[in-house]
Amino acid sequence: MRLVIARCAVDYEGRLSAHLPMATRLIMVKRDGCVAIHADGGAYKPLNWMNSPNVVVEAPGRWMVTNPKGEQLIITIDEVLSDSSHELGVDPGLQKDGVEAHLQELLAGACHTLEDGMILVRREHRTEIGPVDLLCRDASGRAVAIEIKRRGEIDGVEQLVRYLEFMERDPALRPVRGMFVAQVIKPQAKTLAAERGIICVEVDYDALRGIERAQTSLF
Amino acid sequence: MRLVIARCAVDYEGRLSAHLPMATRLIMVKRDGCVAIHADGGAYKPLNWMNSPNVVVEAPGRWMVTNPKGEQLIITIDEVLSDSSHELGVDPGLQKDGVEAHLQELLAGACHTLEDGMILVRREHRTEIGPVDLLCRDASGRAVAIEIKRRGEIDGVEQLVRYLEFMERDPALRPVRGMFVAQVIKPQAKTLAAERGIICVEVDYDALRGIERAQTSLF
DNA sequence: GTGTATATCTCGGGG
DNA sequence: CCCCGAGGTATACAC
Repeated sequence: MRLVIARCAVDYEGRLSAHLPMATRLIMVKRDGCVAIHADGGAYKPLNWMNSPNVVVEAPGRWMVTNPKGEQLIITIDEVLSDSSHELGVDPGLQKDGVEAHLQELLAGACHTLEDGMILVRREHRTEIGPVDLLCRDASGRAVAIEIKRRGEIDGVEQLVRYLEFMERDPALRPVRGMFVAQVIKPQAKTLAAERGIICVEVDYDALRGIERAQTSLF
Repeated sequence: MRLVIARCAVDYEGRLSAHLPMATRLIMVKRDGCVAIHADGGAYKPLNWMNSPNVVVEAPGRWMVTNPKGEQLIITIDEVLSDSSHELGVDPGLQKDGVEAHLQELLAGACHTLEDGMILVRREHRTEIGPVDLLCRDASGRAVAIEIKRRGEIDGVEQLVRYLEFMERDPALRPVRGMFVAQVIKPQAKTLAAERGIICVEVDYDALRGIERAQTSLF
């Protein structure tokens, strides 16, 4: 990784046009070629950047970064205050826990906790308009479309409504019930769900992990 | 701005749990206190971070960063390879051009290009639920609500559907047609739009700018 | 402050 | 490769 502190002006031409007047900034160049220009504030987002794949052409006082889509980043350098390179090696990467994917995984293996007698048909059931998280059958054999969110907000309910609308056309599924599952569901979302006949279920992530652990330990 | 190259492990506990095993990385600390841990690849997004406002407590071999929401970032440092600080000053900031606002401006002045005989009534027409980008009348005098996006995706169609629902209640407007305009419209969005009786129009930004230039040069 | 709409979103997965 | 959905989305702006 190369770190350059320099007085520079930057122009980006691509999906939009953006211009940075001359000032002192950090220019970060990573091994994959991506370039980011950082100011001394404003969260982690750089002021300007160009992701890889790209080509960096470095002339005195002027860097030109271009990518295959024809986007261009031009850095005009007035003065270099510091220029250092560091060997970082390959990063082992981030381990995440607690995201929606894991919640879906847990619920796929324990959908009876959502409702007595519920049985999983498949995950990521495809409709014309996108994939439903879980397709199940309830105790009476009726199809249930389940949308899972970490946080239950109104757009999640709208998403499920769309899926239901298209699934209702499938004679093999019709009639389809809807179920909206999240760790926390906002009042707004509950109201809309109730209006659309969709059942809301709030689940406890840690409790579900407990169930998983208990089930695993049986074998 | 402080730049530290160090062998470190990082743990984040907050909206999720995330762990970074020990490896060599860049730790960037900006003047507003925000901390970002970068690997030598992977676009501009850091592996882990904590935005301001936060509090950084630095002990030997262990940094603890906490924010008012109770989220916590713990950096365990094995070895510091480089540690430098730089005075950058306040950044004059980024100037942007070419976003959705400009597209709306161009189309407001050339809505006949969307459909023959279309006339602008007003921009940002207020409904109970938010402003519609353009309100027009078609050749037959019927009201047309137009939603403009740079990229036409499904939530843009949903947005327009909501507006139409409320506009239909206004006797002075009813019945209202819907038109969804973007440079590119995704298949999913087209499907939903068709379902809702909304017309999709894809427009060429550069061609529109050409029309604007031609019109301007007449005066 | 809360909610809404945008973003050069970024990032990952699946066809 | 594009399409699609999630994100510790972040960020700006309206109310």
